[in-house]
Amino acid sequence: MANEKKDGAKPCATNKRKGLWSPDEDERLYSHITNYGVGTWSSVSELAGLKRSGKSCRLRWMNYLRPDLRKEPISKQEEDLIVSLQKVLGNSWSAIAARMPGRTDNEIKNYWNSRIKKKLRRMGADRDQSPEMSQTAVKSAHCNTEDANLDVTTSHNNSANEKPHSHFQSFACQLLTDEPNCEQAAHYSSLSKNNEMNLLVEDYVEFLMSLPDDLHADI
DNA sequence: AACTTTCTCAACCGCGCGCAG
DNA sequence: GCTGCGCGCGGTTGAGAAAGT
Repeated sequence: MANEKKDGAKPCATNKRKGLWSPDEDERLYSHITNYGVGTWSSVSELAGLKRSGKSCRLRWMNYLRPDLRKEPISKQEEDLIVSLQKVLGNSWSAIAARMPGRTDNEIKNYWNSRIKKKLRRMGADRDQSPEMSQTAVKSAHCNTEDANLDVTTSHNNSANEKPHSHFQSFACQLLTDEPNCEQAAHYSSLSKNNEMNLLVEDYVEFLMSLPDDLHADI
């Protein structure tokens, strides 16, 4: 892919090769990991006969060679999901990627920085013409992660007796359409490593993915 | 056609965390 | 508690491609 169009790899001062990976290097790394597993990344490079750092090998495997990666472009539905998850989790790209099977943190981060961010900025600039999207831009721009004090866990527990999805529907609606509530978003972010919070997010994602495409278009 | 600007994305860098000794 | 190592993460860079003039 990238190696077909460019190959700037060169050895550096520490005798480690840097830059783009050649097809031969890919083949060596892939066959080593599929045959022997990773072990430690620092040893993979040597055992596979590569002059790369373990870090570089790990990155190449995670972002390009892993067999479970999805190669097709990010869909509109996935883009909506990224936007929603970014509001909940902030720039925790790995956490977002963990909820999007087949996508890597690097891919999502790149997509966010090159497309969505720009889109939101544009929408923000056009807020008079497009109020609903400008709110999204304002949410992203003004969130302050220091000031969160909302008890999300309690809110989640209280929703236990509600109808299935009703809590997540309101959660989604709040995230996607209501007035900005940056404190809440920040608090969600700060709790993202909490198991209960993970369940909440998983359910929300499941709900979001279940929405019909036309509704996604509206969002 | 030639040149410039913008976009895309693979890969690097530096930092922080967890763990073993 | 300190140190070194390995790993994972988010931010950033830079080369090539694509679009615009």
